[in-house]
Amino acid sequence: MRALDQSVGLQEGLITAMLDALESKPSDAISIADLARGLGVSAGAPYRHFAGRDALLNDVAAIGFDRLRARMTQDMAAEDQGSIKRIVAGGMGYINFSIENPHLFNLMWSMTRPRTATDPAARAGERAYMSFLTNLMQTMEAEGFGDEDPMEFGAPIWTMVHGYASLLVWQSRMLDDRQSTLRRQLLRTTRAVFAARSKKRE
Amino acid sequence: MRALDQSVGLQEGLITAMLDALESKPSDAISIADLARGLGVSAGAPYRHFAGRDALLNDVAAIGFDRLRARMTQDMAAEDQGSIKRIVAGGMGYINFSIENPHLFNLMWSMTRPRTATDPAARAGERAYMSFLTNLMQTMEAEGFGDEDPMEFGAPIWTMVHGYASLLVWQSRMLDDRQSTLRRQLLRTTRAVFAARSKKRE
DNA sequence: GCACATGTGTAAGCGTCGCTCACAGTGGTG
DNA sequence: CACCACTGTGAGCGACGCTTACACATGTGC
Repeated sequence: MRALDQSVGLQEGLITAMLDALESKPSDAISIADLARGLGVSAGAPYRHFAGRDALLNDVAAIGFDRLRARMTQDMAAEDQGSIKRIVAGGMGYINFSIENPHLFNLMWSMTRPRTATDPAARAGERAYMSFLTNLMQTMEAEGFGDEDPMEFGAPIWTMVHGYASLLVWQSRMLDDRQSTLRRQLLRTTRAVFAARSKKRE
Repeated sequence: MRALDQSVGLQEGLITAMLDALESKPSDAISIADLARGLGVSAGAPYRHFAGRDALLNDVAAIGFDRLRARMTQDMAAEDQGSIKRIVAGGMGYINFSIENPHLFNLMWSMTRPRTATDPAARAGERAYMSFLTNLMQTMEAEGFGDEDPMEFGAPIWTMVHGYASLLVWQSRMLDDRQSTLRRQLLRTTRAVFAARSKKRE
């Protein structure tokens, strides 16, 4: 917890301090007062830059969604476009992001409830994620789901990946968390879903 | 918020008061002091029955897992044993439970992290859920997965169902939340997973 | 050069919360 | 009847989220 870099604003400082703290503890265990102290600033100062605690958490969650998107994009780039492997790589990126950033991941899904959040600015994170997923679904469409609503087959895969991520963060002992196992199960199921589509088409 | 029924202990009263409150607001928005006031008791009284706030939440989460189990068992009973429909019915029960009890559902997954919870008594909820899932997987085994680790195909289905539940509670607009759509997608994917197994066997 | 507005920090304080502790009443057991 | 475990009280502690009155620094229009 280094002191506030003079050249950077307190707003940015608070966000990065929160991201730092999230690497070792859940968001509930991080107080604004603590962050302010760490930055060598009074407890009231943060409220010059954020409407309240939730506003800061919301901005941080938005960054989380952005990082998740970047991680998936990066992992997918390694595989051939139009391949099932590419989709599975995206899923593995999603899952590994959650394992590597459990507290941030939890924050992302505890903040920004789309329909309950009234403040439109508070929904930046959600929108970033959504637009990415829309893109992903369109990619899947281009990769073989063209004749049907991409969500019809995209939704089961997306929810499965999200379920793996959530339950692995939760640390359920029932799931085998080895990369090889996860990859195999993801690949099998994705293939099966694709096969079901082909079958129906023929 | 009725006052404490004299014939019932404060311990039980606090648990049901918490369950009541969870029907209208998330657990973070419920204070022990508030519950105590509602039961006409001083703010310190609850601590005669619970080691702390988390202990109460943990007990409530355990009840949540129990209710989830009951809900799935009930919904599955309507379908023929050994059928894919039965598995899908269980999944729909899981999903509908989350939609109907969003705050309780969120609490269940924010408490009781298996590997971080050290207090063995604090893990009652997790154990109830786990033993139920184990049972479910064994059922699936009896229903056609006999020749392989039931988790190999059970995990993708379980995580998919959990993903649907989580994302629907989160209220993502990307998911079509109509019962018919959910059922169809669940059924399709479960069938596809089963088909992949048969294929491999032949 | 000066009045002024704007932005950002401080200090003090409010209400609430989780939790503790000394104390008191109550009911059952030897 | 003496004792004791149990359960509730009331006061209080420290922390937190947040607000408000105030100070100061900076840049702008006159």
